[in-house]
Amino acid sequence: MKDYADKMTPQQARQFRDDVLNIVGQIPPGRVTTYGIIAAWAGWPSHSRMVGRTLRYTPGAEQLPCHRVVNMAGRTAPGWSQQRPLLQAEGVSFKPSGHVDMQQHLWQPGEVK
DNA sequence: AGTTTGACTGGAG
DNA sequence: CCTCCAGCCAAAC
Repeated sequence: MKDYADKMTPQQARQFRDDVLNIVGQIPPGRVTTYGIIAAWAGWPSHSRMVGRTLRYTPGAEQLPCHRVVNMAGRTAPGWSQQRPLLQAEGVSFKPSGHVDMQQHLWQPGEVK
């Protein structure tokens, strides 16, 4: 008896991808959110890595504000040096450590503007 | 069908 | 603050 959700069915994977892209598109300028939060909101709490995979390999993600997605530590994506400047241009402040000041800019889906 | 690979996370050193 | 490690899980090899 399967008591845990099986691996995503193709449709669930499709749904997950759509939800992720939809959520990312809603992040307000000057705010950031994390992979884990997005995954949880999409219904798959432990799929943070999948969120990253989606943003990196899905064509069309470039038109979304995916630069507003950082990890829990407030660190920007590896191999993408442009992310920090993009955020700073929107007013996102970085700590001396090079991390985003999450306490000040973290945004969560559904949050009232 | 088994192994490796990450735009992750949380904890340890 | 840094790196390393274990757990994580779909996708790519």
